[in-house]
Amino acid sequence: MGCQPLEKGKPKHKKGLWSPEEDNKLRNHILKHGHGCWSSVPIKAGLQRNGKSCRLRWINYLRPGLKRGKFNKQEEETILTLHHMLGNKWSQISQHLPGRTDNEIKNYWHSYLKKRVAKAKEMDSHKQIKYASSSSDTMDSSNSLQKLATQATQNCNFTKEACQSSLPKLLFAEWLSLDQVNSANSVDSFGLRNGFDQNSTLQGAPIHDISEVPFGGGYHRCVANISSPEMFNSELKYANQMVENGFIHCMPGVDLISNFSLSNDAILYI
DNA sequence: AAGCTTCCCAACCGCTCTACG
DNA sequence: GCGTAGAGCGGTTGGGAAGCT
Repeated sequence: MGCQPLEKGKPKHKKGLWSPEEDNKLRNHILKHGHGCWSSVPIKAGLQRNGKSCRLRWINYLRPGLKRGKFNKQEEETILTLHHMLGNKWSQISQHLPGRTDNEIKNYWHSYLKKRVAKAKEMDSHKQIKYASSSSDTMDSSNSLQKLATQATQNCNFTKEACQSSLPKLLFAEWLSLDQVNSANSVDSFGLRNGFDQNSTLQGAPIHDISEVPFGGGYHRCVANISSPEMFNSELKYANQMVENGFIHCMPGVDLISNFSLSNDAILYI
């Protein structure tokens, strides 16, 4: 894989919570050089962690564009719908929730949504016993979920297989500041006109994480380890052109599902 | 205030998949 | 085809914060 076996010496790897200093080292290193081979990152960055730990820390916490804080209603519904269709495929689910990590979604599911669904199912079974012969309009949340999932499937050929094989994996908002993205109505209003958030780390961010841009039904690995602001700007301009040229332009969550069609070539989260 | 319990979330672990020699 | 190593994914755990008694 082109990586040097740098961990042969089996150095003692630090475990546990990351200190702000470690975060800085890792962030600075990746923003400057990209991650390349993860196993070499801790050594090059001067960290006593293993590559796996660095990767996880970057993906789940340090990566630009991560949305933190509570899940909103729409995100919740998206998770429930996708979980209903895909099961515990957290990484696939996270691809439809820009700014959210699989770990975050998984945690949210285990700590909250799972209970909610269980409760709904329980209520459903009670109702079924009580109103065994009643009409279908007495639908509780678990039924409505099912309905939502079915609708999504019907509306846009959103089958399990389609999810796994054909959905565009990469969404520009992965590396855009999502607070800005969510508040903006267009790519233009987001960054091209107003400039970037000076506090964000986006300017120098490597863009390899977002390198899958679908084209003509397939994926096209367009950039790798690009860290120059010029390139970043050109990517945004490109995104803008895509919107202007009629690529789909939709919101995360339910809107994604209702606007999505497998016959389209690209999806752009704005 | 102190002790206990519950919940949340960051991080670890182990497994599978994939690329490469 | 086989072995090896890295990447990625999902399950699980442990520590700390919050809430309760």
